[in-house]
Amino acid sequence: MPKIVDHETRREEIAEALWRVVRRDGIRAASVRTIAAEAGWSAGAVRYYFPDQDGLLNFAMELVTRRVTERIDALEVKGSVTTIALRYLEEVLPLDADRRAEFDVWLAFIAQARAETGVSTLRQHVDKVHDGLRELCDSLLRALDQAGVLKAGLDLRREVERLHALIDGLALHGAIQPDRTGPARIRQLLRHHIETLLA
Amino acid sequence: MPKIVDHETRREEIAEALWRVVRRDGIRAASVRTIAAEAGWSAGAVRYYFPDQDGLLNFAMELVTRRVTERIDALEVKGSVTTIALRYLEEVLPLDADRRAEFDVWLAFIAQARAETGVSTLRQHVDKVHDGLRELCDSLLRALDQAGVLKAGLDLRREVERLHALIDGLALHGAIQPDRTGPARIRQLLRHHIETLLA
DNA sequence: CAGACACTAACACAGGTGTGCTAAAAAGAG
DNA sequence: CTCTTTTTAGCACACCTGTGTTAGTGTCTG
Repeated sequence: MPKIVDHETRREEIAEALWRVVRRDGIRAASVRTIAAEAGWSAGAVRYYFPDQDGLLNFAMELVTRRVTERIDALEVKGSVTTIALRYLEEVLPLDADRRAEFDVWLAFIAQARAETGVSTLRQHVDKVHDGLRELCDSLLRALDQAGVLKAGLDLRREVERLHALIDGLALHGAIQPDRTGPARIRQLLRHHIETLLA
Repeated sequence: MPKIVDHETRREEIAEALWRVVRRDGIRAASVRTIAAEAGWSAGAVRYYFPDQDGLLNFAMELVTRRVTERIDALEVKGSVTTIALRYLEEVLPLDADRRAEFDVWLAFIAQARAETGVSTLRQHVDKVHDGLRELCDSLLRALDQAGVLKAGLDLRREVERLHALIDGLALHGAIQPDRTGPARIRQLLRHHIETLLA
């Protein structure tokens, strides 16, 4: 009988409007009304899908990471272990306009999450994602190790953390100075780092 | 004749109150009134030293980097070139509560600066600081090179950027997961990275 | 003390904030 | 078409926002 709308889709549309607002004017400007205007709906419409603002913020944040995760899960790379590893890691880095936007928003969320003391949903989520990326680094290095292409005598745990830090640093630099630290340069630096780990 | 107050000192006190608010409740909560309350003064007093909010924000941001710069300039390290290099780089990393607080606030400013389109003061400042840190990495690696302790055949430009990215990545990780990525671990990872560059 | 400065208190303004509520419009299956 | 369910627009509320302004009180120094 009733009009059926996919709630999930609507929520994602609204969350993406939130992204645009955050990216254009900062998280301080992300009010229910500005987001509604950005999405092209009334404020009431937004509040139909998100009763309160915190829910919206959390959802929008989780959507960022969901998008990244989906891209990674959908990856089917052929080639050497090294090629595969690089390809996976590139998916996390701001190598095109979309991913740069993602990272900008993600950065804003991290900063906001830092502020919320105690058991904050935002904070827990940042933690989870952070762990997730480390696990990705871990499994990739492990794959390289099992393929026998790694240098002998490497402290793998340490290399995982070093790689992880480098990834996040590169992403940050790609966001701060996209001109200097462009996609090509990022790729180059990442590849070079991996190569220093190879035998 | 008059009561003389060092304006600079007062402005710094207020800026530090801004830091605490940003760190505790996020940049969204950093209003003139909340900052005044945090500083223990009336809103009028704050506005006596900062006619508008943007000025306060900019000043507070520049104060963060000024503190870091002052610490670095004041450094007098003895020891090997390597020791000196490590010691300098550590000054930028969130290795104690104070520096962790600094970095949290700095992160919030970076995220905010990302949003401000066009010629934003915040953005210019982030750029400047970013360049400054790269130059520090550059001069430290150059010093190592001239001391002849570096591996032969290194692409110095590349290594500067890699080190720079690693530094920022480590700082980020120290902020996100201070338990896992504590001071000792950060130092260890940094030292290890430098060691991979040595002959 | 005198006088220049530091600061407070209080108000005003126009506008934005999250949230709660209500009346109406839309929409599709029977 | 009808009727039930969604979906929407819009108003209301109390409060916070940055920025002005004004008048008055402290407070220290020469």
